[in-house]
Amino acid sequence: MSLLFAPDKLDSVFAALADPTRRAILARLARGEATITELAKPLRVSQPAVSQHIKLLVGAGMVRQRVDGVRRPCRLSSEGLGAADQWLAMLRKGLEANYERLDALLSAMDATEEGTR
Amino acid sequence: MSLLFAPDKLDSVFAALADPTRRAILARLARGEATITELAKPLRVSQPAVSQHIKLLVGAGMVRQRVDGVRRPCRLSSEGLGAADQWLAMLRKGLEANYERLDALLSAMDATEEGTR
DNA sequence: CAAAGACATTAGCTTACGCTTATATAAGCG
DNA sequence: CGCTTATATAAGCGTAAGCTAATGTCTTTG
Repeated sequence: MSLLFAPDKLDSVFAALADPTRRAILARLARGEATITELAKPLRVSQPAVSQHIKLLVGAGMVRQRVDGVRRPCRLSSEGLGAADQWLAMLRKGLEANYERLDALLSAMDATEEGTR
Repeated sequence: MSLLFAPDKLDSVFAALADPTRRAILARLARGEATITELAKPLRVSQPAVSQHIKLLVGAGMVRQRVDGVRRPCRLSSEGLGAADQWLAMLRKGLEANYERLDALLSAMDATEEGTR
């Protein structure tokens, strides 16, 4: 059973980030625009593999491509990153709230101890 | 060919985040500790599935489990989140740098235009 | 001690992923 | 117009993901 439409965008963003080759591509693009061939050169995977990765990254909103003659220079896009950041912020908030709850619990236990002393 | 040892920790963190069921689990845990059974109840997947997801999340450093009799209450862990945050911060930095480079380029073009006017 | 409850583990299945090779398309160049 | 370069697309393959059903292992409880 697979979602036929609108597979949550977060799926594609995090899935895109889960692959080391794609992270290498993104890290390279963080240093500036690059074409498919330029990206493929240091990567030890074939050019078609890079094309496929880029297609996926574009779909996830993490990369944009423009047309320059025969080349398709790629650059980072903030869209996917923003989605990831936002969701992770929610997690972080929960994490902090859990710490607060723990503090509250410990305080309550101290209070009880005080009472039973 | 698969990495035999030390599959980059980021792989496991982002892969963990890529699955909607696991994100649902994490979102639930953001609201506080929960046992396997409690997690499974609203999820429409079987208990073994949840156990497997939790195992993976623990492996990725996103969840911690403690032992309480027969139960294994889970809570969020900051380790995995920290790793993800750190890497994404790098990306964001690159994104901003790209904007600056773009600004610089546009300025240079303006200057050239000035010169050729 | 027996029964029930919470969880882990195993096996098997289906589907998606990542890669390569082979081939197509399309722009730039002599 | 042929030739080369840059990229896309397609087919095929091996592996891993995610799930379920079945079963095992401990605790707790009556």
